[in-house]
Amino acid sequence: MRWTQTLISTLRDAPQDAEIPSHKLMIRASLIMKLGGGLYTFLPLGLKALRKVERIVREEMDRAGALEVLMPALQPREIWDQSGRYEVLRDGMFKIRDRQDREMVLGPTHEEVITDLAARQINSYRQLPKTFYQIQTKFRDEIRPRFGLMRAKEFSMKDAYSFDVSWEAADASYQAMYDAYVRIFARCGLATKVVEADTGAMGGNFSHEFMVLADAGEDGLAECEGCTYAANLERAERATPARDPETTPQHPEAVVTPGKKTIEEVSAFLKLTPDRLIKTLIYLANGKPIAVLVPGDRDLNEHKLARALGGVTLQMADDQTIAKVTGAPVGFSGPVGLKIPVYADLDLKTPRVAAVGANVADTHLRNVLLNRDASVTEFYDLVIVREGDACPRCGKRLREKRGIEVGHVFKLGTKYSKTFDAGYLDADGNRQISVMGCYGIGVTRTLQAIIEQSHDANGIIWPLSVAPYQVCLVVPNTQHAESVRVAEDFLKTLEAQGVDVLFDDRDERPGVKFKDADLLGIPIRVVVSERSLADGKVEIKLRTEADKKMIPLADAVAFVESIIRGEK
RNA sequence: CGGGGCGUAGCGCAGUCCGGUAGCGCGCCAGCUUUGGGAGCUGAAAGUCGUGGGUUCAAAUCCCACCGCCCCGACCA
Repeated sequence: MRWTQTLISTLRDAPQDAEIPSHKLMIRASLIMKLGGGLYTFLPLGLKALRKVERIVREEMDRAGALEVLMPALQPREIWDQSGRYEVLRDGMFKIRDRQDREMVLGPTHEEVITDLAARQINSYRQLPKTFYQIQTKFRDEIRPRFGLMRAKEFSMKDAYSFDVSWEAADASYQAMYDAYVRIFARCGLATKVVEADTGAMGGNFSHEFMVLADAGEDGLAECEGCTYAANLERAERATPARDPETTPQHPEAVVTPGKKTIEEVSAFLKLTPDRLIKTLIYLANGKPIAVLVPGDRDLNEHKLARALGGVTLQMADDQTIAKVTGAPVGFSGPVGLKIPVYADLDLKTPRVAAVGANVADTHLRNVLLNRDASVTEFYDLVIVREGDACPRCGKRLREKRGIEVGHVFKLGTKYSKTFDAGYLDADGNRQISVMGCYGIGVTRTLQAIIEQSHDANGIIWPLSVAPYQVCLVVPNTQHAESVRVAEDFLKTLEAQGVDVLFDDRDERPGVKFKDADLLGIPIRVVVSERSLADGKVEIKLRTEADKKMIPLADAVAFVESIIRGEK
């Protein structure tokens, strides 16, 4: 391809609305263009790279035995009512009506549709196991789209769904997808970290996320310095901290703390460090008030709380509810004398002298011992894990990192197969329910994650496998006819070999061309110039390396091909 | 939805406080020179100053409302 025939308009400056490196580079390198918040057009260069990621995904899905299908993005509301997720996802979905006033949604995911497919198409255990996948545009009404393709309203996703005769069999399907994911991301040149994850609104009981470690990542994760434990912060657990039990002969003493509501305010006022306070939060669990206690210097992890209480729906209590159950305004809640269930973090199980809200306006209690002065319904690990906490597996230190979630594999179980009656007849003629798994890869997000993980001050550094072009052919001076002639020859030969070549045939100064080549990040740069031709050579430079090699004209094509085959 | 910021030519920005002929750099177009790391000169094109209303002799600038975009938070598969 000739530069002058395709459409590549590079930008010297990044638009003001791009924040992170990958986003800026995608715009500057002319890969994508914004239409509106969370909506992007793929320009020719960006689309070429996207197609390469898709091809890798397809090849590995096919290799893993998954079957490609294509389901409608436009779906009737009814199947979402049937699964009950119309209510669960609600505002997260784009909803539209057709001219008959029938309600439709633009699919944010396809569990409902695929399970309906399986229910109709699969009748016998002989047809199982089956894994289906598709690469398709998803729509989600994101509260806050951001960072270009990282969180968009419309994006490309590879979703796969497995159906098995049993839980044991489902494990094998899960593992096959897990292994395929490892290969896919490796082939994309991505270093990923697999973490245990929360299943959220998807349901199911077990899942792993594939994370690309990056400061710009939206997810926090914890990894152990000593063992392989790693988990999304939404799920990460910690070993109960060891500490000596405390006691005091003193009894709870009311202290007037006018207007001191937050931990910081109370801590400063009482001259106690935050860990000497106990934070009392009032929640509604499935609509019923409960109190949750965590050390004053820690934050509650709502996901863990919801799971500990058997998957309840949590909601922070409103001011009226708090006043009703504690007898005091917000900011002065405490566990002493509460008549509602009280759940406390494990760290609080070991008695310690602390200050708490008094359930009286402008008043706190100090010298409180939880085990003596209050009653706790149950202790669980409830706080958000942070750097330095102890690993739940081996007790060593946990480290905090940030990551971009590019893939997620779930063991779903029978949640959807039950509601859609996706089952089969077993060998004995008995009706059984299929066990499902579901597996997603954010394809457009993966593309951007590659750039986020592989760039430098000059631009993108594409891995060969996903680079829009493998070779960038540069003629520094297009006035030099011989250079152009040799380059044209080169272009023809390489393209005939199936190599993706971008020939920079613009009448630009050399500096412009080199800067652009670096910005675009094409892995192999071949320069044909009057200078190199004088020695009968061309110059070959890899984007990943600083040095260039001078290769005799006659060997150049073979040299490039050997690089592409991974031999150089 | 809460907090903050921004909206002026394709991109980056100045001008807004203090009302008075809409500017700069890059890019784009034409010509000449130049040709190994974002060239020089000359000339040209390009702007409903986010939208609507108001105040005023006069509004990019002051007032009101709305829209869009970005960041933080809440939320999230």
